[in-house]
Amino acid sequence: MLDIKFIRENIEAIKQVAKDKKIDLDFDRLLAVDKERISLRQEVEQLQALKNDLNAMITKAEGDEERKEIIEKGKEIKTKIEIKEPQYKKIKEEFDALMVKVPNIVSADTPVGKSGEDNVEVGKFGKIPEFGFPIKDHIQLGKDLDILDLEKGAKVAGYRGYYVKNEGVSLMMAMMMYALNKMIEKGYAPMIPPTLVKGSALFGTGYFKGLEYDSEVDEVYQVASGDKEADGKSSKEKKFLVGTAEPSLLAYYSDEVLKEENLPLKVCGYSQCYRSEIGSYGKDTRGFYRVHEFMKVEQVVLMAADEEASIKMHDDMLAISKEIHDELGLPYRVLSICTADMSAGKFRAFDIEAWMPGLDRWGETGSASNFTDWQARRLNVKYVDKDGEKKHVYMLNNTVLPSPRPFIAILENFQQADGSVLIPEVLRKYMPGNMEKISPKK
RNA sequence: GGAGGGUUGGCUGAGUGGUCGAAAGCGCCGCACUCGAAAUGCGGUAAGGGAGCAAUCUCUUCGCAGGUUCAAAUCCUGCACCCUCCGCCA
Repeated sequence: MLDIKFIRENIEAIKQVAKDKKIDLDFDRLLAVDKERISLRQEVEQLQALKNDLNAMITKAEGDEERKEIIEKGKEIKTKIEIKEPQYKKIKEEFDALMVKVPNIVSADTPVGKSGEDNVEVGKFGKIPEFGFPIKDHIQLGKDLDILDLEKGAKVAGYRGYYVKNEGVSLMMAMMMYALNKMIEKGYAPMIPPTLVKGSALFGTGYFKGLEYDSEVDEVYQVASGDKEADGKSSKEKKFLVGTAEPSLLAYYSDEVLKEENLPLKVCGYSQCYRSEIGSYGKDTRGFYRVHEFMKVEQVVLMAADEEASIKMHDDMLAISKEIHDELGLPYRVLSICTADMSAGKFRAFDIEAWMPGLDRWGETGSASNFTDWQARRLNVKYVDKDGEKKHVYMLNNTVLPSPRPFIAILENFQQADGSVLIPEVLRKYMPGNMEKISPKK
């Protein structure tokens, strides 16, 4: 969400951003509704002021006659308010619904593009391995090593379900522990956040495109039945499964006013993530690449409202992802995300993609985003600056390490001629017996 | 599954229909006293929105949403959340 004043003053620029982000929004209607909203509110407030005056007069009224007269007058005004107020509320609702769809502006270095094809590669790192033997993809490796069972996953969990087994479990948990410790060493406070949350956390971070959950467009699972509350009755409030720790970590601070000297706040979260993949029918239907649930370590930062500093912070966060890919020994590239591939709230975004030899392509293993104050307005998170002024914080987030895709990259990049897979050195200390490789079962 | 208590300003907490945006204390800010500080004394101090250069004026808000009433922190209904006890369970 943006400030309405900012929208009024920069309407042409915002119209252009919306076009670039492929967001269809009637800005002329928004401005018209804004005007009407203001005039109706003023009318209502004037009537309320009048009513308040009369109420105060009643207590001082002398005699029943005077009282009666004032009460009559008050009723008259109340009737007027009862006509105007619903008009105001209706226009306010329309205003709010339009406001939440207004996209954030983008950074000067964000490429303008028509689709994901126009994302710009800004760096390529590591060496794509050359194999002197016929290679397998992660599906085959998972089977041969007996560490990944997609058939049983589909049997029990349905489409995109999976079981990780045996050394695969150790490897995956080692990845998570490595990522978590890395972040703690970098000064991020670790959290295990809730993954079953109220709608407000998802609205506030922009995972609902409108004011309410819309199962047609929002890639989020809603839990069908309410849970039992302390009084034994079923909760009527809807609950959702988060697709990343980001909403839970950021909503932790919702409705709070932070102190500037405590900023930036750096937090990382380990959580299970659930994605309905509603917009990706038929995409990546095979394998472990696109699944409905996985584990992930995520990082978020809340900082003072300073665009330049936020760009630097964003780069620093991305640098952590690069360091992790370097340390894992995965070849990767970094993409600057173009407008068309960017969600409404983002100011600047990068994806990191690891090379996956078995799939013979790059695969997204992380995404770093700077939302400036777009999320903070929705979540109502502010801070008091040095001059005592309240401002919305800037919020940034970045993938530290998700469980499935780097797992694929590790299997496919580090497979050996004998069918085994070498464990990246940095992970070995988290493996049972400091295991160095996973060997085929037969 | 059962029984009860609660949600008020930065915090503690009083307030059961108008004099309440709200006592008192703590905290914080200013001033006095002091060489300085502590202690003490005096004064100020909720948030959000709107109009105005400003002084200031004004609207909304006592968990949230409705309702009753000329008038609601206070009465009624629904919802959310927190807590205590018993039972069951990981």
